[in-house]
Amino acid sequence: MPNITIKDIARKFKCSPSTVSRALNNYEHTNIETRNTIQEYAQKMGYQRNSVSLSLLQKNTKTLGIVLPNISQFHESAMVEGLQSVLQPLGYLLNICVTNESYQLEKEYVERLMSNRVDGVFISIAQETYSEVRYEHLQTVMNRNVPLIFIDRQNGDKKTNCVSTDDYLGAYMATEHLINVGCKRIAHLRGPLGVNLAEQRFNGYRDCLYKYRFPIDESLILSANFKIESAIEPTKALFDLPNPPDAIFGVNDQVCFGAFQVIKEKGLKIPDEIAVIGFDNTPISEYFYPSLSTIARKSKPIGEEAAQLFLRQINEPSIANHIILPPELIVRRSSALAN
Amino acid sequence: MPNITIKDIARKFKCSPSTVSRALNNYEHTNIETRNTIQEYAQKMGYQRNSVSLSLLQKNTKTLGIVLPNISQFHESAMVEGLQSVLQPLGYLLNICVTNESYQLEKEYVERLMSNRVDGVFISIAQETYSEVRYEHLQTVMNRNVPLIFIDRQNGDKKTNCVSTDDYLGAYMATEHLINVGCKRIAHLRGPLGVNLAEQRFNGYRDCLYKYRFPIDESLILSANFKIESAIEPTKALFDLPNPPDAIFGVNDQVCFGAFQVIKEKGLKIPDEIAVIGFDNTPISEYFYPSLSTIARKSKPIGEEAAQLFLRQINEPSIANHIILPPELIVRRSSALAN
DNA sequence: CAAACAATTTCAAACGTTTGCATAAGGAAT
DNA sequence: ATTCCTTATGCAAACGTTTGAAATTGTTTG
Repeated sequence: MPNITIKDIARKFKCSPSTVSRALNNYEHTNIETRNTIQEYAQKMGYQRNSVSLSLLQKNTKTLGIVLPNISQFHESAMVEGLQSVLQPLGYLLNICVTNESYQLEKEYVERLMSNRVDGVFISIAQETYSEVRYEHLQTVMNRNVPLIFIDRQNGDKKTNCVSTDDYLGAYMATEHLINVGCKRIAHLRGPLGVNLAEQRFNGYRDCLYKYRFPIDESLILSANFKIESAIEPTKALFDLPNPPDAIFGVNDQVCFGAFQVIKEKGLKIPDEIAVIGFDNTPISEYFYPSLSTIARKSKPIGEEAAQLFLRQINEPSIANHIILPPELIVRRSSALAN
Repeated sequence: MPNITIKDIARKFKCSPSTVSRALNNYEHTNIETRNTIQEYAQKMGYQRNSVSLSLLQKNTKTLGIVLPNISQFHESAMVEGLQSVLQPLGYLLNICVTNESYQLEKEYVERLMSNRVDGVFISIAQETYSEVRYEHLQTVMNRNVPLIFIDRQNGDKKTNCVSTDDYLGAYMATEHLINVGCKRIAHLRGPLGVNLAEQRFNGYRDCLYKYRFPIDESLILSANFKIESAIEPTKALFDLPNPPDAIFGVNDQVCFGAFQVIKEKGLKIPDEIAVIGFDNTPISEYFYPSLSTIARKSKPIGEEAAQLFLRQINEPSIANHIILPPELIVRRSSALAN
C-alpha cells in the first residue's frame, strides 16, 4: 500500500539498487533479461519514481513558481495557459500563488518557493510591492541564480527579464482612435497610482492628447482600480460635470463594463452620445451590448514568451531580456461613430 | 552564491550538523549562546532550509495538486482562492494543473503529481475522462492512500470525497422561477452529454417541468458546451421554431450571454418577449444589460470546504464525505416579469 | 596458462535534513 | 573518590535515487 521503492525491488531480486535503477532507466550496459524482468515487476507493482529524492540529488525540481496578484481575469488565466503549453511537455509543474496584491503574502510565497527549490519564478508583482518599493524578497531569488521573470508588471530595473505588453502604445492607439472618430472630450478611468502598467496607459493617453493638441482636462481623469465596481462612482462624477465627456477610455474592459451600467441608467446612447473603449479584449467584451471596442493584449503569447525566456535563462543565465509584445486595436460598436 | 547548507554552517563553527539543525529549530536542550550565534550567522548568510530534503525524510511535501479542466472562469478561480485561503496559512503550496478537458493530460498530470509525492489531490475531472469512464489514474492515487477530493464533477462512486453544488436543485429552482413569473414555453440550452454537472442541471429542469405538468418539448432542449459561442446556433434555432420559447434556462451564464446576442439582434425584448436565467452568478452577469438572473453557486466556499475535507482526511483517512452546497436564486432584470 | 578484454553487477558516496541514542564534560551529592 | 544528574553536543542512520569507479565473472587471445 505504501509506495514501493527501488530498494524493495532490489531485495526482491537479490540485487543492488543500482542495478534496479539502471534497469528502470534502460541503461545500455545492463543485461537485457534482468532489465525486462525488473521493468515488468516494477510495472506490475505500480512503481513510480520518487521525484523528491531525485530533486535532492540533482538540485533541480522541475517545478516553477508563478506569483500573481489574481487569477480571476481572462488575461491571467490565458497567460498561465501559455506558460503551461510550453512547459508541461517538458515535464514542468507550476506552483501558482495568488497574492491578492498583498506584499506580505507575496513575500511569504516567494520564500516558500525558494525553500522548495523551484527552478524558476515568474512574477507579476503586487500593487503593495509596487507602492512600497520593496524588492528584498526578489533579491534573494536573483542572488541564488534562480531565473526570475517578470510578467506584465515589472520593476524599472533594466537588468531583469520581463515580458509585457506595450501598454503605452496601446493606450495611445485607443486614444488616437477616439480622436479619429471625432471625439472631442475624452475621459480616462485610470488605474491605481504606482502600478507601472496603469501609469503607462495613462501616459499613452496623455501623450496622445498632447500630440493632437487636445487640452489635458484634469476633471476628465478619474481613478479606479481594475474592478467593475470601482468605475461606478467615477463615471457618475463624469456625467455630473458641467461639460461632460463624449468618450471614455477605460484602463481595462472591466471598468468599461461598470461605466456601461451608469451610461445605460442615464439613458445615453453608446457610441453616439458617449463612445467607450477598453483594454484587454476580455472574451465577454465582444458580447456586451453594444460590443466593446478594446485594445487586445496577447495574453497567451505572453505566457509562451515568458516560458521561452525561462528556458533560455537556464542555458545562458547572463543575458537579460525585455520582451514587449505589441497591442492590437479592436474596433467594435461602442466606438463605431459615423464620422 | 549557491545555497548555503547546514553542513556549511557546521564547518564554519566546527560543530556537527545536528547542532546547527537544533539551533535553527530552537530546540530547548541547546546552549542559548550557540543557538544565537548560529541563528545570527544563518540569517546573515541568507540560509533557507531545503524543503526537498525534509520532504524526502518526512514523507510529506506540503504541496497539493489541483487538477482542473480550465481556470478561465470565475467559478474555478474563486474556488482556487477558497482552497488557498485555508491552505496557505498552513504552509501548503498548490500545484495547479489545467487539463483543457483532455484525458491524456489529466493522466500525465496526476502521474507527475504522484511522482512528486504531493500530500493530496483535488480534481475536477475532464470531460474526456467522463465520457470514456477511465479512472485508473485516480485509482493509483487512492491505492497510495493519498487524499483525493473531487470538486464539482465527481464520479458516481459513493466511497469518494467530494464537494459540489446541488446542481439538480439549482436547475429546479431556476425553472420553477420561470414558471412562477408566468413563462409557458421554457427552453433549455443544456451542457455536454456525459458531464455529471450538466446532466444534473438538465434533470432538475426536466423534473420541474414534469412536476408542474408542463409538456417536455424536445425541440426546446438544445445542446451547447459551456462556452459563449456554443449558444449562438442553438439560440437561433430556437427562434426559427414555429412556436418559439418565451424563456431560456442556460446551463451557465456564458451560454446566456451568447443567447443575449442573438436575442438583441432579433430585436426581441428581455424579459417581456423572452426571459433568461443562467447559472453560476459570474461577476459580470450583474452588469449585463439587462442584468442576468442566475443561480449562484458558492464558489469560494467550495474551495474552503474541499480544503477542510482534505485536512480531515489527513487525520481520519477512513471517512468519505459528500458535501453538497445549496445554490441560491438571484433574480435580476432578465426574468423580472410583472405577473 | 597467463593476459587481456567484455559484459554485468556491486560499492559507496552524494544530495540536505532530522532525530534517537550515545557520549562527554562538569558539577553536586553521597 | 565514586556515583548520579544535568547540560550540551556528536554519531549515525534514515529518506530514495543516481553514478563514477571498482569488482566480479566469463570469454577470448597470444
